[in-house]
Amino acid sequence: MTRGQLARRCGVGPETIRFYERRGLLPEAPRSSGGYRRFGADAVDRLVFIRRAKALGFSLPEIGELLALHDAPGGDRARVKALTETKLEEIEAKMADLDRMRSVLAELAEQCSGRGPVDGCPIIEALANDSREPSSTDTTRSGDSTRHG
Amino acid sequence: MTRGQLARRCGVGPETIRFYERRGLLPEAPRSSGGYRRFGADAVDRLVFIRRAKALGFSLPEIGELLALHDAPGGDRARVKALTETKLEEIEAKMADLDRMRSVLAELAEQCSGRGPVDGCPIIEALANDSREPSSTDTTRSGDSTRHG
DNA sequence: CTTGACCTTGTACCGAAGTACAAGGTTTAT
DNA sequence: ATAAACCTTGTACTTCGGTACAAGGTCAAG
Repeated sequence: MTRGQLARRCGVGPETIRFYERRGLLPEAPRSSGGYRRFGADAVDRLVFIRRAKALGFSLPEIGELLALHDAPGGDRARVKALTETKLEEIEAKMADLDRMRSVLAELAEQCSGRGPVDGCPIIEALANDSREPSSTDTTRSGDSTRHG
Repeated sequence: MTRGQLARRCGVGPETIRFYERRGLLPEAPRSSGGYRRFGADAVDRLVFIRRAKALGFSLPEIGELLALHDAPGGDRARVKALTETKLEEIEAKMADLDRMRSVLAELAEQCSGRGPVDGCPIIEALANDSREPSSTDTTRSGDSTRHG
């Protein structure tokens, strides 16, 4: 198989294969006399592995480690589980973030009629500085706490 | 206020202010005789707006549009609501993706003892091409396996 | 009037995961 | 023998939201 044939078979672009090779996810393929890469069925397996791991949210470096573990005869299964659980926690954290956004956006969308001018729109009002309250004191006078952070 | 003072007050880096200015989110500030940008309270308001919109998942171009709507006297409130609802749908779609990953990862983590060698690890087996078995076609005895595509 | 903290500009870089392109070489089919 | 379709390499570009310089200018305090 040439690079393009492998790419078509695995549903990726041909350049992606070169990219994965550079990243160390695919081994350097043997070459034809003219310098063409020649791939076998094992390359298909490896690309399928990468695609599945990507679909579970693993990054390319993480996939590299999973592949290395897969390649190792007696590697440490605990490491595989640790990678999986870490990814699970990352995803749960992301979902929690998104859920916070979701609930605020849903509430704002509900509050907004969607009719009329922007002036008075509850969404814009929620974003704009609502602490524009009558507090007489100007901002320049209050403690200029030069907080270094 | 100078750039650094504004940055400190709003909890962003000074370079971020220049970056937002280049992106058109902050207007070009008036300059001192020596060329220093001079910001007023309106710049704080605008940065607060940007921060809040970012926290809801809006991209900088989207925030630019929200700011433009905020600035417009009689702009179209429907556009604000449309942006909000589109963002809400994007977030729900992302959450659904993450939830699919989450459920697969949770199941794999549960199936994996985390003890022993990688060989035989159900996580790695789920990622590897399981159609590599040369002999008998289907020896798996777990009757049902085609769940949720 | 010097010090030092801050400011100005332009430009390059980060990570993530590729994608695009140019200039040339190979393979295959006719 | 030649053209098309593919391959090779290196390099630059993409999106996103900034961050990091370097070389020089300004401003406030002492």
